[in-house]
Amino acid sequence: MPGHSQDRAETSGTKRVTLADVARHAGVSTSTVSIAFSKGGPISERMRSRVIESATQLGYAGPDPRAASLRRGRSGLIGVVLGERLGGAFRDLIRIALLDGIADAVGNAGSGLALLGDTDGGPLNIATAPVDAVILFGCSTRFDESFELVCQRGLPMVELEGAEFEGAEFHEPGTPIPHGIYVLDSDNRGAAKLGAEHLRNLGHTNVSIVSLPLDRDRARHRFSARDPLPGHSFVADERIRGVRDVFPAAGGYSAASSLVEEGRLAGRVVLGGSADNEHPLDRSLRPTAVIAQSDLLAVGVIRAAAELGLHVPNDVSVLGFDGIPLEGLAELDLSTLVQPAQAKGRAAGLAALDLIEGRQVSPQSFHSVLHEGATTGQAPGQAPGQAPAPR
Amino acid sequence: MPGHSQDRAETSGTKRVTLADVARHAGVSTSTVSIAFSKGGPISERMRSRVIESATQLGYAGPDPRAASLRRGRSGLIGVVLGERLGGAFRDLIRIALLDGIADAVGNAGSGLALLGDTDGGPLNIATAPVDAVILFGCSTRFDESFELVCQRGLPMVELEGAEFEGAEFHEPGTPIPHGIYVLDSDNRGAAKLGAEHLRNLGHTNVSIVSLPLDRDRARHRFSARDPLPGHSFVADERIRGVRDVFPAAGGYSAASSLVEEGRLAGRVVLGGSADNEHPLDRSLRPTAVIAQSDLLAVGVIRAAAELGLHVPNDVSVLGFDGIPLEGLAELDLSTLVQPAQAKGRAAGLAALDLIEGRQVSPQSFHSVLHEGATTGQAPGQAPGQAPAPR
DNA sequence: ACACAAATTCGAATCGATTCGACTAAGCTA
DNA sequence: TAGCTTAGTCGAATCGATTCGAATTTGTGT
Repeated sequence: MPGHSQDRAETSGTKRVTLADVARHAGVSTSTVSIAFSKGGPISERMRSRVIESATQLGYAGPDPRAASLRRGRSGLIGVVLGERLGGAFRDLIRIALLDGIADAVGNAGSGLALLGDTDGGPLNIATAPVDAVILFGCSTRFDESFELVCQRGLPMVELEGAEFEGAEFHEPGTPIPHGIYVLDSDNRGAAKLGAEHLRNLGHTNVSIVSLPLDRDRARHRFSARDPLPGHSFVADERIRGVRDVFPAAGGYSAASSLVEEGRLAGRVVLGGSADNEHPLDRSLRPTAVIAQSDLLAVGVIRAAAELGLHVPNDVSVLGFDGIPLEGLAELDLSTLVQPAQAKGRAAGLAALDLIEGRQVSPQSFHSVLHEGATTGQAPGQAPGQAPAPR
Repeated sequence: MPGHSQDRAETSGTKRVTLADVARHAGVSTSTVSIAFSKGGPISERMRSRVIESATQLGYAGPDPRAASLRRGRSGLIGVVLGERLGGAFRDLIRIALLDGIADAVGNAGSGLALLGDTDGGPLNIATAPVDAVILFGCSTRFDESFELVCQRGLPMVELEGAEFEGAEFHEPGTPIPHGIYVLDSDNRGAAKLGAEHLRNLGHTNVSIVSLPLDRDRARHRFSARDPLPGHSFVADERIRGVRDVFPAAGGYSAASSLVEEGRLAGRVVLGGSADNEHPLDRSLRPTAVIAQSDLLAVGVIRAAAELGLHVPNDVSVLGFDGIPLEGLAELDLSTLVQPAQAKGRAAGLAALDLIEGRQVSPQSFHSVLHEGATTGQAPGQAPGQAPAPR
């Protein structure tokens, strides 16, 4: 005799209405009901309305997504791994712009977004989330861990904002790699170079970099052109390379994250000589321009400059990166490298969808444009409009 | 003869490894394998390792979440409905703080978050997302639409930040209502009152309110104490009531959203008389204090004040609401009503989990505290430290 | 060594839909 | 009216796990 009482937890006491119930009520087969609820099935209008009628009578709200996703092998959800705590991850609006783009692409295809990641201490749910693909933000400290998990599950994966993991050197960004993995290409180097050229044209020769975290542990530290690039953050490294394409000797300071306060700290070091300003930098050694690797960092540098009594851009030029709307800083017309964040996010979303469908991902490149704001200007000692004096 | 070739789309050509494959390989039953992979099942260590061994040999990464969620009737995902476009929703960090809290609570319980909502034009996916419960942010313009959908599916629901829908008047916030619906209580009125009292103690008598959108269409408009509250935004209304508990005649201006620019617009109206400043307000009519319903709005009001040549707090005091970290505005020590956003988010997450489990939701109340920053001060014409002169 | 309890493992039903080929009516042509 | 297409409906298999009671093994007391 069958019929184990192995009931699963029911939120309400009443049993759930199923497609089969509707079929019985309407006197048709389950297949017909299923088709009636799926958008484009071959079914007569009369039959469909009859089914819908029964459904509403029974209070059936449509097929159970869980069952549907099992049968179809798709859940319609795409996982986004932010790595950091949400609060931290979204402090910099660039991430939101990216996510917004992803949501746009994915949403228009009828899919949804699942936020994955370890809420510190809690169980990583990458391993058990019902997602069809995963988009990794390349700024996570636990990047390789996540990467590994996704690989194991054999899910398609898109990397956004560069590769920070061990295997990074094995594949060029922009190429569809191992096995359903796609890395978005965004020419960070070219963008940085663009910015550096802008500064050179203004007569600057001594520029300093304030970079995003370079190391796995996000340590703050000075770096010079003699140090090899650590190779942990592809984005940060590329942006440094871009600057060095123009100023081969450029060194700088690596921040611990993309925040104004971090930028301020870094600014004090590169402009003032040390964080506490105890050993002020000799005027002739002080850089006349700073390239920050994010707008938030740039704002911090500007703040540091103000604290050191330096005028921007007369004494020092500051160039940002990202070109995101700085809510609350409307009065500041920051010179920055505007990257098409939303478009990038959208492309990542589309790539994920392509991978899911097994389609070839259409490769795409993104380029930033320079916004000449009010924070960069002629190098001190240069007559405006005049070419840099040869030495 | 069975065996239709009704294969679903496979990302890779190779067939997926299933729990049954592992069972076969290890020479045990599927139940055993299932137990081996579930955390606390009764199983000998020897057997478990044997199963795991087989699994790794076959490259089995653990049970398919889709199948598991069908069987268990749980997907382990909680839906969050932001209503607005992501980019818009997250401009104000208060939302992120809330979401962060939710993610924390939910993540620690091993669940994940799914971002739901209509990415404009795309299909709403509330109806088809495999979620176990839904948390609605009460700031959506399409609130009732979402509400309806969730109700139809019979999902547990938590409302965060007040009720903006038709049925709002039917239930008191904080009470577990109709059917697995829970509205979080956060004493907006009390908080607003607290802020108003602070201003009264400083001698202010003429205060003006800059409110969050009051109407369904988010229209900008003046409102006075004679107008009835529209009743569309519970949060905004309560905060107005709180102010009127102290200043019964307080009127103001309703912004179109919680952004600095909106605050600036509103500030020009309440402080300057009109947005274009064509008919400047008589000095005696001008409010000496403005209570903004969000920090971002407050920043905008301060900016407007500056543009009108008013000094904050000497000419006009400005009080914010939320107490969120204003990235990039570190120099501004805003007086504000700090609400425990993360804790609130966390509570919403926990409530959702409780509802899912059919547990009684433990009701909880939240209270904001006043941060006395540098943007509120003695009313003009009052000697500092002196009680307001009686009239 | 034997009965009995405890600890594991196994079988089988089930969760709720989707889908494909087979089948049944109509609708048309000759 | 027989023969053939076309449209719409139905049956049945299946997606991949979980779970519960029954069956089996292992261990213990006397």
